[in-house]
Amino acid sequence: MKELDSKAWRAFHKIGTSLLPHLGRQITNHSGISGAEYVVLVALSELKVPSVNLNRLAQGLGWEISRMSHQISRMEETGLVKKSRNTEDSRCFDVSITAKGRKIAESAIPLQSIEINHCFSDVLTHAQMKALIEISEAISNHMKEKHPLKKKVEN
Amino acid sequence: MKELDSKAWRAFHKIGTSLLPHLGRQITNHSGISGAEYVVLVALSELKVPSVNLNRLAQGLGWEISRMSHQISRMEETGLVKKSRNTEDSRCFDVSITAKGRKIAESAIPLQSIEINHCFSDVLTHAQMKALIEISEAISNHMKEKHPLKKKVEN
DNA sequence: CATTATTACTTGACATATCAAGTATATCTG
DNA sequence: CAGATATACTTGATATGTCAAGTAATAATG
Repeated sequence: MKELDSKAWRAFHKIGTSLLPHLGRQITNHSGISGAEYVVLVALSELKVPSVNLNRLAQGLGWEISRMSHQISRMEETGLVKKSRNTEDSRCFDVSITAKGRKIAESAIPLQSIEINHCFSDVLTHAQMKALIEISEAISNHMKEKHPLKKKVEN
Repeated sequence: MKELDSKAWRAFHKIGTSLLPHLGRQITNHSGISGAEYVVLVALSELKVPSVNLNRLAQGLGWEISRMSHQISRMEETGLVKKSRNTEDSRCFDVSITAKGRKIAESAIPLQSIEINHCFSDVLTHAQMKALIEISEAISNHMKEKHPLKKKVEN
């Protein structure tokens, strides 16, 4: 059913280009950091180890490494994160959150949860949220397999 | 269930920041236009009337008007769209697709459908696609009601 | 009908994202 | 172990998005 695909795509696209920016703006309003900074800080604050390498961090968020590199540079300048060369492999950088970054993240996360709740659990049923998670995972897996960001050799 | 919200959000966010850009790149590869240009051309090509005003076009796609203004300016320069002042209300601009724009859209749409199919119908069940449409609509409606782009007077 | 809002859009500065090319280190291969 | 290749990241140019302020036309109000 072509019709359905196209509708699914449009529906998804529309929320992707309206909800995501909206939530980004909320973060800026309540915590003074951008949506991108928020996402990075949350990822870093949840690490079980003190730091991740840049590449892994990028992959974890589905970002291009160049984007992450720029982002981390800016965040290092504003003191939200710290970057240091890996001792074992000196091509790699270990990225970690600073005390300042953690403090901001910790105050931003609960505020942002409220916003997310308004846009998700206030609006979707329990079953719909579960369905969304499954859908997202299916798409994510497909993306990882078929269209990974790391350029493959085109044989 | 906090846990579920957060998972739903992350899942959604992740595909929003990986799938959307991926599909944009595909468009550029197969048709030489950006994802944004594609979306605008599709919207214009589907009009039942010859033109829309800029504001409506922006609202239809959930874009800020300033973004649409910039986008349309660029697309007018490259000859994909045409802009003309509305005769009844000369603050308004009527935007329409050019022959060149339509030609590009018409060749791009089927190619892009194939990509969309790979990312949606190849991966999701019929029921999941229906669920996604419902979820998207629920969120879209909520956004329209509670967080419209047009700035409201505060209080 | 003059004044004040409001609407529709533009503009320019700035932030961010993307792409292609570059650098440095590590690894592989003969 | 020298040269080629791959990896991890950086850099800078360009494209795009966002925000705040501006302009011009219409509508609303006293």
